[in-house]
Amino acid sequence: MSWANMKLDELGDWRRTHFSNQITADKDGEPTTIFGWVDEVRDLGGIIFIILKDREGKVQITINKRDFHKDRLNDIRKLTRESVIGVKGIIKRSVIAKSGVEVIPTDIKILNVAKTPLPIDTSGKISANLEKRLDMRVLDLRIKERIYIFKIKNTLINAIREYLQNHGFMEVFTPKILATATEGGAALFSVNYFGRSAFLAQSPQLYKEALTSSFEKVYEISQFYRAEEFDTSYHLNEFISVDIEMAFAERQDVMSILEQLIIYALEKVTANNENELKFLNPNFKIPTAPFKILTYKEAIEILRSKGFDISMGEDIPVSGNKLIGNEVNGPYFIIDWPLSLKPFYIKPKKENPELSESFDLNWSWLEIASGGTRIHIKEQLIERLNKLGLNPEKFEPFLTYYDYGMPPHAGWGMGLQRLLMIVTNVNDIREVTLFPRDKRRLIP
RNA sequence: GCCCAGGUGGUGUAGCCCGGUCUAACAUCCGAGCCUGUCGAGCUCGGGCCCCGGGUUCAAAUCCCGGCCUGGGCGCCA
Repeated sequence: MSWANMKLDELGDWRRTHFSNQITADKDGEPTTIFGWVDEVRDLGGIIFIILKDREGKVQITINKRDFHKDRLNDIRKLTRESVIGVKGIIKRSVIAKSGVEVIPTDIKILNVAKTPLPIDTSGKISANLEKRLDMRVLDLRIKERIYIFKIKNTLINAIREYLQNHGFMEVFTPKILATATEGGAALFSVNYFGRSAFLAQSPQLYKEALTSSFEKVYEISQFYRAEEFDTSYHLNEFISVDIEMAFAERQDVMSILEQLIIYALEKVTANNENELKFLNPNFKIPTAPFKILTYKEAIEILRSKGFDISMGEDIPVSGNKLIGNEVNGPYFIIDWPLSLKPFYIKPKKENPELSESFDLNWSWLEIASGGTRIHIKEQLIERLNKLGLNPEKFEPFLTYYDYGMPPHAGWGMGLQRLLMIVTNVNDIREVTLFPRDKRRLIP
């Protein structure tokens, strides 16, 4: 309406001096410049309260009618939710304001005006369903709880990098556009690569293994792609994987790194995101080492003893993981999986080649990570490929490397979002993904 | 891909079984107004909805069929 003709203010030389959480009563009398989005305008006639929010929280702006020109006052009164404003003013301790502090403005800039009505409620009173929220994701991300999730995610990623760097791992970036599958198993998205057929990487597997023969200890944090038509709350077609691979190591070495890494990262989260965690998952406890270790055989026995219909050699479905997850508090490893359930590059167990030098890390009902000792002898790899009906010729570019000094190595891959789901206590992986890609969603 | 549940204002729900009293209700929201201490502000007035197509019937938000979309479970997979 009148907003269409309204002249917006320029940012000019205004720059932020405080985030909302830095407006504290002990700064009584200090000048401040703050920016943010209008959460609410409470117009009581002679006095107007604007609740301004930024990524760190909310602060109350208290406007006395006498302090502003009538025209300006009218503009302010009509500010819509989620409009963008800047406020210059004085921080004032207040016994009346609930937070104990408010800002008395000397000047206000209206930088942008949001249309009404909003497509989703951003006040937190009535939560739209996930589908609608994802359609309007950027608006959705102005809701406190959402920001909390991604602040924790940020801490997690940072801490993971820090831990791996401190332990001698080099960060690598492997190609996401490939000529052929790197694992077999999951379906791949095809890409037209200048007329040639190519695929989106499902994992960095073969690359990270190859890189152990020069960098020895490598890691990658990146998005990968699976073309499976998943329809679950814990799968995405584009997901973030944390991968490590390490030369001169076996399963137990990388299991221990995984365990220590998770504890380290979660300690960082509890230290840096105390408020966020308290809000999202008040009962969260950092697990303690060592994590429980079950063999696959033991896991199956537990399930069978509970009347769960499963036989040796079968993969454990989510419903089975739920049962075991209820038994075990916190994360737990399942090791020694049947070789038939694992990909070709996993090393068979010496004592029993029906089993593998593998492990999964589960937490509650979710599979968080999986890994193991890899085969580093070319002939054994080819033998495994053949057994699984995969054509070794397709893997030739990689197999060649095994001719020239591939060290024994081990590693794992972890689903970052799955770990985040557990930490933030959400039940849909899309909640912890900024712009999720699933079977249906390609936008935004 | 299979099974089950559902689609009602911008958002979230009620109504549907047992068709008419639905001119569709409630909250939030949006708009106009009152109020100098609100903080889930309050008050007055106003606004806005039955997924699409077909059928049954005197009559369909309500029953039936098809489609599309969504949620849950399973499968495939990490």
